[in-house]
Amino acid sequence: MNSEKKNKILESTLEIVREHGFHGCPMSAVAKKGGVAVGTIYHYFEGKDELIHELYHYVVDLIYQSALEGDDVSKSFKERYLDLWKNLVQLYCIKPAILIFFELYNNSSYYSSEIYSKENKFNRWLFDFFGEGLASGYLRPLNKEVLAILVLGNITTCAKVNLYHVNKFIDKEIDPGLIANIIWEGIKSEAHGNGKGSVK
Amino acid sequence: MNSEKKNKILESTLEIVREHGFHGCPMSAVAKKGGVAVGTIYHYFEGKDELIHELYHYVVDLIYQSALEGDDVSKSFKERYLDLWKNLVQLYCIKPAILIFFELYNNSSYYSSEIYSKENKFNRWLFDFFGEGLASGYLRPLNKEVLAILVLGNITTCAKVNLYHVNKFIDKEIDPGLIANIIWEGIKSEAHGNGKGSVK
Amino acid sequence: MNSEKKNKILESTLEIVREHGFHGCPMSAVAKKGGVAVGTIYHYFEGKDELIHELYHYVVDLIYQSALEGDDVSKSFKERYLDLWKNLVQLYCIKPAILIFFELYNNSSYYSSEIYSKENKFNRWLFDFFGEGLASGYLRPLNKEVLAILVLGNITTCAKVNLYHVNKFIDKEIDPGLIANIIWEGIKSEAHGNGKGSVK
Amino acid sequence: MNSEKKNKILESTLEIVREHGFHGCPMSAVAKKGGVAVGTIYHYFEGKDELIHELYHYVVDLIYQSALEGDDVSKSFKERYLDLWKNLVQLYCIKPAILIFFELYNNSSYYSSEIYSKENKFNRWLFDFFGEGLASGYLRPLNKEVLAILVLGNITTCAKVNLYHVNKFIDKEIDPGLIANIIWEGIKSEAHGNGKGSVK
DNA sequence: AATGAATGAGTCTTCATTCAT
DNA sequence: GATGAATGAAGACTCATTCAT
Repeated sequence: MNSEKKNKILESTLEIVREHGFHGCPMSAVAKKGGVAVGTIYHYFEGKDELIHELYHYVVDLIYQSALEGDDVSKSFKERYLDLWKNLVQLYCIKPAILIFFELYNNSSYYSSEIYSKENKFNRWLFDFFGEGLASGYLRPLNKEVLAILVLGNITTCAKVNLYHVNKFIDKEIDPGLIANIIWEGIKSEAHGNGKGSVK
Repeated sequence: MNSEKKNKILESTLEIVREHGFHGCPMSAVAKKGGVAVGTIYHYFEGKDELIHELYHYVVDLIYQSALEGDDVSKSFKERYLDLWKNLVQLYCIKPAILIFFELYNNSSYYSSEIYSKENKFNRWLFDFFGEGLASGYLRPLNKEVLAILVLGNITTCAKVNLYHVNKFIDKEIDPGLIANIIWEGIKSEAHGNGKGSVK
Repeated sequence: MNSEKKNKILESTLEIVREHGFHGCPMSAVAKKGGVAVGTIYHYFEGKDELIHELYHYVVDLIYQSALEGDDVSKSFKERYLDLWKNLVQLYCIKPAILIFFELYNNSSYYSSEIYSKENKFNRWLFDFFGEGLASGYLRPLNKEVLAILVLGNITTCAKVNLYHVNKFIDKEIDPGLIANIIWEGIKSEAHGNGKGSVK
Repeated sequence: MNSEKKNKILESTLEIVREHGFHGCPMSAVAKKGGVAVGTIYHYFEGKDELIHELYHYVVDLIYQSALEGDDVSKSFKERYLDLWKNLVQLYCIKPAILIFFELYNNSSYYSSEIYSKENKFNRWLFDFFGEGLASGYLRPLNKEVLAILVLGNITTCAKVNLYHVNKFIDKEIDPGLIANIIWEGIKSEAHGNGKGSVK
């Protein structure tokens, strides 16, 4: 169903958008990079709008897979939280196109009536994850959306600095683990004390 | 120097970019909204690239002014921090075009070899502000860039959620002050803390 | 020889041309409406040009059949003339695509060096018909082409008005029989006339 | 208001449509023939649709002017009628593009909600002209629309034959005056007898 | 015979930029 | 300084045609 060519088109678009933004991403360039003819794109997508829109869901899936696969439910909640943090920062750093695409998409006219927080797989998963943390008392009784803002916002920002100041994290001047921990301290429940959360 | 017309052109551009992104911001539209002729824009700016570039510094200035004017050096550092937080979130919410412009600019081909963190007035001011906090012991001994990531990243994210979920903050479901405080707890020095929420 | 599919292709083309003109009649649409694959069309026709060209002769045949079947040689010449008039106007009204196709075809680049008046079955038949009328003295000694101009031109125009002003003929405000008769008065020989409306 | 360039664009379009139909009339060709840049067309017309639509009214005006200028109200009605006939056939023969454009326009999707008979200057004038003929008793009491069908239909057809069989009228094999007269005999009132209408 | 994915030349349209007034 | 008509390169999209299956 998702043919070889369709995926190549999506990946090409993602890469070009990352390099040049939506303006600077002509269909001709997508075709060239994807190794297909321009007309072929129109077999798989109704037009540029649909292409971008499908790319959004394609990218959400990548994030979802990354979060899901890196999650070990046998670990403590804090460990799971730090794994999530690590996985996403890593994903964003390996494939910065994802990060950039999201920002552009959200601020573009492509993003319109789409429901932001609930309408995608990853957000659903993330809310469930927070739900568990809240239910089991590992997290402060904060609104899930607040939690999402704090965590995702910081993951995003962290990855961005890493991208713009390429060597900083590698030089260990800035420790991403530190930042993750700071947020953890802010959102963890005091009830569980020192944060070395007992294994669930 | 900054004539009436030049400002109108900049404001028009900002507004159109906010509504339609860089694609969707033709010079003709800028001219129309600004009440000038297309040719006039080329009297004030060499071309679209320069217009966008000058707009960047114009917007940075707005943020700088907002931070400077809202800052009362006679207050405690925590209060100055919370004021900064409040002022910027407020500015972003009143003039969301600023927020959107930055994200688009950073990910576009307009932003290229520009030096990100040091090259603008506001960043210089912010680093000085953090410098004071560090020197006086109100802040943990963190890298200034880490502090900037934490604070600006959260301010940005907080404002964005406010924009996309218009009524949430109004409903007080999500309290921006709460978020600001969490970050404060993370970055404040324990020496001045009240003991609650100590960071491990 | 004229397979089921070939006919479906021709009829689909006719209908689409009628609705959208030659531009607006892509092979893909023909295929879809005809319930065949695009490639199939190229089994029956060398290309679009040939398809259109064959459609022309297909349509001429429809007119020819209509004229032939409605003709009763035992009737008087005037009656045969009025039957022809009635049959063609009726055909054009039932299947307006024929009328539209002809006009578009004649003015398009598809119609080029094709010989207009002699090169099709119907014209041959019509000239024979006029020949009889002339030989038997029922018609004025006019050039057959002049006769064709008068008769076909009026039939066409009459049908068109009927199509564009849908309810007029139904309301009997405009009587097609009246128009046919006027032309008849103009072309009939006085020798057979009843005296009324004699031509000077 | 109707700039030099706008007229050149309209004339170029008319000529190309005549030669190749609506398909086969790309904007690039219009620009080339008109001696303007493609973009210039879009200064004067919103798009191809508007260009074609304005061309329709441009052409109607040509016909209207021709009819109006050739009309001498001091002549007898029959003479005025024959003048109209002559003028229009002549116009169509000198500028066949007009004739072809109308047929294509009426059968195209460009012609849509436009009201056919009443909505243009020429038709209004023609109805007034017939109105005079009816009021003064020179014409049979026929519906004005019927009169228009007869007269315009025959003028059109007559001009078309002349175009497709270029040398016929010149050779006088077919006499356009003859055809005009035949229609006149059909529509004139018998009350005025021999048709040598008394001078008004 | 029949299919429909793939192609790419050709269309319409936009828009940054220029320049005569 | 200011204007906006004019330009034409570049972009989105269409569609006749081919060809492997």
